[in-house]
Amino acid sequence: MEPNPTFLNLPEEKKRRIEKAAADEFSDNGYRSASINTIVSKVGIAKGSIFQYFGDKKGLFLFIFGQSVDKVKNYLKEVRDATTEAPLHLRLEETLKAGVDFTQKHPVIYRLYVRTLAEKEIPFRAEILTSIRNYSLEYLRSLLDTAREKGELRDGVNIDVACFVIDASMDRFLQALTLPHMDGGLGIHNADEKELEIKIKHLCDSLLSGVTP
Amino acid sequence: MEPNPTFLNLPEEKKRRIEKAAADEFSDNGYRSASINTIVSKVGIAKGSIFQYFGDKKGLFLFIFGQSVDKVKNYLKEVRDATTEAPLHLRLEETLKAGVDFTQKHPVIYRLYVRTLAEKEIPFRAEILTSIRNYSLEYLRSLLDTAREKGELRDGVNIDVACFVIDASMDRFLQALTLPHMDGGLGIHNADEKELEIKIKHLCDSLLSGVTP
Amino acid sequence: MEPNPTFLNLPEEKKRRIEKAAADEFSDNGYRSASINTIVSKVGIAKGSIFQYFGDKKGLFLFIFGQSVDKVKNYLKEVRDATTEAPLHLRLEETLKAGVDFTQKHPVIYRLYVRTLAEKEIPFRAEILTSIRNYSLEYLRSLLDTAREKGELRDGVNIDVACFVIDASMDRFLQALTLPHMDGGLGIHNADEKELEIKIKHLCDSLLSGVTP
Amino acid sequence: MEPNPTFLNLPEEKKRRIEKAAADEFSDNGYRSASINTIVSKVGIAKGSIFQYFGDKKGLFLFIFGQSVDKVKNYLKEVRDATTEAPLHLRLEETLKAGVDFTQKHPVIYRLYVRTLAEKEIPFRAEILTSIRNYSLEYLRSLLDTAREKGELRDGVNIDVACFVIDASMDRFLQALTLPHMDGGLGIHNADEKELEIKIKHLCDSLLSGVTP
DNA sequence: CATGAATGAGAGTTCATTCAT
DNA sequence: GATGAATGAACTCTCATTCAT
Repeated sequence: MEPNPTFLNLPEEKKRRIEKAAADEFSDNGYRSASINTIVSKVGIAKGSIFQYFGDKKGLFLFIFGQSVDKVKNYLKEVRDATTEAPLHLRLEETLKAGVDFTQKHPVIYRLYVRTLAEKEIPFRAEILTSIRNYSLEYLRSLLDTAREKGELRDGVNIDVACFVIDASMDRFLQALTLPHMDGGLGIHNADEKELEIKIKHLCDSLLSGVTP
Repeated sequence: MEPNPTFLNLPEEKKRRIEKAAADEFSDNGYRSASINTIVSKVGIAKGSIFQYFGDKKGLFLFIFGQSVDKVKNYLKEVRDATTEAPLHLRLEETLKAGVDFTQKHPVIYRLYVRTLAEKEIPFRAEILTSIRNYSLEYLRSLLDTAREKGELRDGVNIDVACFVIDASMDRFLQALTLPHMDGGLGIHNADEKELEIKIKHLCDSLLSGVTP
Repeated sequence: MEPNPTFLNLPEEKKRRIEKAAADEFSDNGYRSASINTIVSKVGIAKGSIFQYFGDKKGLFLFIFGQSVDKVKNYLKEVRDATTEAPLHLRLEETLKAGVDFTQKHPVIYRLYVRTLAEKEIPFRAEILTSIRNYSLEYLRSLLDTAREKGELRDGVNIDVACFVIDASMDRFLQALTLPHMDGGLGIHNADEKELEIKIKHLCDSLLSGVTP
Repeated sequence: MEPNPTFLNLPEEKKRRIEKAAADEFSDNGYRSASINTIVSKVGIAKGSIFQYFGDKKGLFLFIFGQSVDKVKNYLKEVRDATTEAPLHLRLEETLKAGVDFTQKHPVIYRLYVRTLAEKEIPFRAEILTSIRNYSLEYLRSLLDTAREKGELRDGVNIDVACFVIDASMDRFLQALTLPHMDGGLGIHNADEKELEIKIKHLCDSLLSGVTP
């Protein structure tokens, strides 16, 4: 997971160029089809350097992926801590807004995650994904638990299932930002900021209220 | 999209062996990493034959994928037509049951779909996925439209958003069947038939009723 | 050990060119340092073909080496069968002459053997070498056993040790033919046929009579 | 052949660690396959230092090999000088014992020698090996010449040939110590000290007496 | 003087595709 | 129509060597 100190001591700008090129390549092509040739020629360094920094392709991938996960976690943590007093409705909205914000700032990271979902022979794939999903669910569960304590939930709500639904819907919402074909008629892809805010509100409404009388 | 007539005139049994081997390979390895070598050696035919039948790797993939999509569509159509009179709650349950049933009978097809979600250089990937998602949403929308006409929906429900939530949740539910790390605490993966039925009911409850009072 | 039938069905001339180039390369450079690039560019075939024929570098080496061993064994067998009635002295001479003959006709094979002696990571190296040495010793032992039965040996001779000495000396004699620095003052390297015959006679004399009165 | 003075001025302990690591690597892998990376990381010095000390890989090898040859020569010289008065039989035994002793104390050096025998592109390989063999033969020749003067030899003995046989047999005996497959039924490999002493005696008996009446 | 980052040629191997039989 | 041998580009990874610090 940790690159060679050589890499860490590189000038910030060079490090970022390498990280960006690698993240781009992996998120565009998945693990196995990603080409180190492409990465190095984009960055303009020698092929050998990548292997000096990260040992092998697997090491490079784990580093890039780990970095991305850390970025997401920090982002979510900030949101949770900034909204502890707010009602559930608002907290969900803020969470999703933060997700949108993050996905727009780092579209590559989201694609990288989606890629990893779907590829079989990725190193430590199972462990990686389990940890991500668990993190996401625990985050939502802490929101719902707080809401229940505050009496914001209807009696008889199954919190596990509710988390599942919210997680899936938010995940898909974010996918739609990056992948046009996941948009599903909502017009999420290519919506401007104002429109997105409205769509987020609608989604959270629907998640909280359901569809039946 | 259409294979060479030579292929279509092959004995049924041989055709099926080729289709199965190809679907297995693509769903295990994605598009680019799938190996035609592996396919032909599994089937026991000459490598050149594949190229005679399908032109190139892309042609083979499109044929296999198209076949799978057709199977799904037929399955869903049957469910819709068999439950037109039932209440929304039941129709959703039956739809999800049918999805589970299909995924269990044809696990390869589901993996093939998930793979395609995530790979960039798949031929006509965008078109393929858009058509699938649209089909799925239209299917759900026809269910909800009928429900609204029957007065089963709460006033002010945004049907587009509701479809989006239901589609995302059902999709994730089916993913959890095949990929353990998408299970998310619900215990879907490895559940027996009876347990699955209960989970399906809970999910549909949650989707219809929301979480707030 | 067995190459792909594809290789076996090649025109004799092409097969021989491949075998020769590979044997040359291995005997010049050992296993690990031998370059498949060099082999294919010498033969003028595509790199992929070698891997089609032999699977991998290891497979190529085992085939080439096995072929060489077979050639040696056949040669020795002929000599033994052609001299069963002759006295020990003559049989040793004929054996060595045959060895010289073989080494001159196939200098590459001898170098290949010497190479294998000295390299560590050769596939199945231990098994290969044990089998060769055992074959050689058994051959000599059968000669000495026959001689003992015929009363040609001095009482109290330790046959194991005698075989060891003869084997080592003959081995070195043959090495000297190919490697000038093993010549050791005898002038074996670059000797003409007539001179070699005399040297062979001297060596066998010495082996049979020792040096003390 | 001579390293940079910088190396010679290094602390003894560091010098020895470098020499040991290099000798290990060359004797394990031969010349071309030996990795300077491995050497420096074992010793814990910078890669550049090796090139500062020895110029290039070739310089390092020549230095290490030369050192080893010197060690062997010193060893043999001691034996010769310590046994000038003894009969030939004893002197040969002592020589072989010394060889065994040396091989057991410095197994790396012997492997290094065997490696060099077999590799083509070693720098100055021919010159190196010729000098070694010549030294060995001259050593034996001085023993046999002394013996002849003392009347220990049978009339008509060809001293060149005798040296050749003795040299080859002793060489093989020592090889058998390190390489199990050269053992040839004598059980040299893994023999304890006492057994070895007996085997040495038998070998020298055989060398001196031959096999015929 | 020591360092170790950078280099790029070359290693073995895989693979979709072509085409003569 | 079926075959499978041949191809060569692309892959990951290793390595001796250089040189700025």
